[in-house]
Amino acid sequence: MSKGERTRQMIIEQSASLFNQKGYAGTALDDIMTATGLKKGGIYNHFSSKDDIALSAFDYAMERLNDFMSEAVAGIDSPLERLIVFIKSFAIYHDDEWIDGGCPILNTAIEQTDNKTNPALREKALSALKLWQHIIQRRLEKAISAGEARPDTDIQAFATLAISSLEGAVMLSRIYDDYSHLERVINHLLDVIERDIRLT
Amino acid sequence: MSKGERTRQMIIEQSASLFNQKGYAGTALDDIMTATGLKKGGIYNHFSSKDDIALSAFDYAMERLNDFMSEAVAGIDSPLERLIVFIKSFAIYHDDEWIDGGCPILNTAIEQTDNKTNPALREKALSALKLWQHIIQRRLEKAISAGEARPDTDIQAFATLAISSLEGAVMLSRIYDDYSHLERVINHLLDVIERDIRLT
DNA sequence: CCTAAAAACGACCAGACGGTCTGAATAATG
DNA sequence: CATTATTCAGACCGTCTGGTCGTTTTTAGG
Repeated sequence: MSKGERTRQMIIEQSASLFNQKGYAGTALDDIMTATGLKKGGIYNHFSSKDDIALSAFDYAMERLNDFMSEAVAGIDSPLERLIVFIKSFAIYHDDEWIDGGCPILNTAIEQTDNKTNPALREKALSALKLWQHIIQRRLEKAISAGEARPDTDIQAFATLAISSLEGAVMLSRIYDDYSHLERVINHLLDVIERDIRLT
Repeated sequence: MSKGERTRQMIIEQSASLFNQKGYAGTALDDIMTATGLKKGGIYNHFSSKDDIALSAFDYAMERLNDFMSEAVAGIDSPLERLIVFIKSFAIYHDDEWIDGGCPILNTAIEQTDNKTNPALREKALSALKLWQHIIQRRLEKAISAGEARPDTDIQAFATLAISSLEGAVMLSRIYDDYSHLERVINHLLDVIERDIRLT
């Protein structure tokens, strides 16, 4: 990795943290300059605009999140078990807080619901949510095929419930500064799986 | 209501909508000027700062939300029924969208998790969430006392689940522009009440 | 209709904003 | 070690930011 590539990566990492804590509108180039120790020239040598940085930073955050989730379920064969670990990982992930400011998807989605400000970022957040919905649904489908889950499981409903409640719980936990909210929601989701979904 | 009071109220209403759509940092005084048709002098005659406007706007949004919820449960005696209507009201409330941009509590909480930017707003969002938690828990307690709900109901867990999933679902519904997400979550919560909470 | 008070205007301010660009420092290459 | 390409500094720009204030307009009461 060349010098330039390393600085670029460093800018992305620092910016990702800043954007996630203070939001896109709330983060000034000055903040990024301070965090990176670079001046404007140094930053704009790697990016064309603040937008450009934000987009790359979001991609980086997603990549990192996906890596974390993939690692968590690595080596697990059972689809239902993979789903369970996926849900549980939420707590660990936000406890680890390698990135401050809660879930980047939620934060971005909320700030960019007004599609006029930054449509590209909004689109990215939407794609990320769709991906998750897709992952959960696919695992449930596989679980049904494998005979682990009830065939009449309402796949869409569970995916929506899981994402909604997990994201909402992250918000609650962060503003309360009390992660028991997230734990309670995770426990409920696991209960739902055991009671309504798992085929025994 | 005097002219001044009417203008002040108008500023609050317009600003509440703007802040909820574009966020605190994302809304400029210029936006408020355009929306109200006033110039700076006219606005600053009623408020001392942008912060001041935001605080009043949030209070207004909460007042309006609480009024809506109170009206929805008016005349209902059964505590459990009140809880059910409260949850159902979420869908109607966000369908009505008298205010654009989703739930003001969620939006504010997310933007102000970084407690350095605007602690007062953050505090207001936290209080609003605590109030909701309190309302749900109190209704469950009363339902238990009235013999409508199981005495072993985990009150805290349900309150957390309800707020988390409802807020999360509002976010999902808005970014997807598809309110079936919110409906699915509401249905799930009603299911939980019927299956795990109601005493038959 | 007159007048005092309230309300609104709009010019003005200092500083912060995102972004550009030239020249210097540094790194990679032969 | 010399040359060239990359990387970065930092001054600079126009615009937008939240906020002030003296002046004018509008309102309301007698």
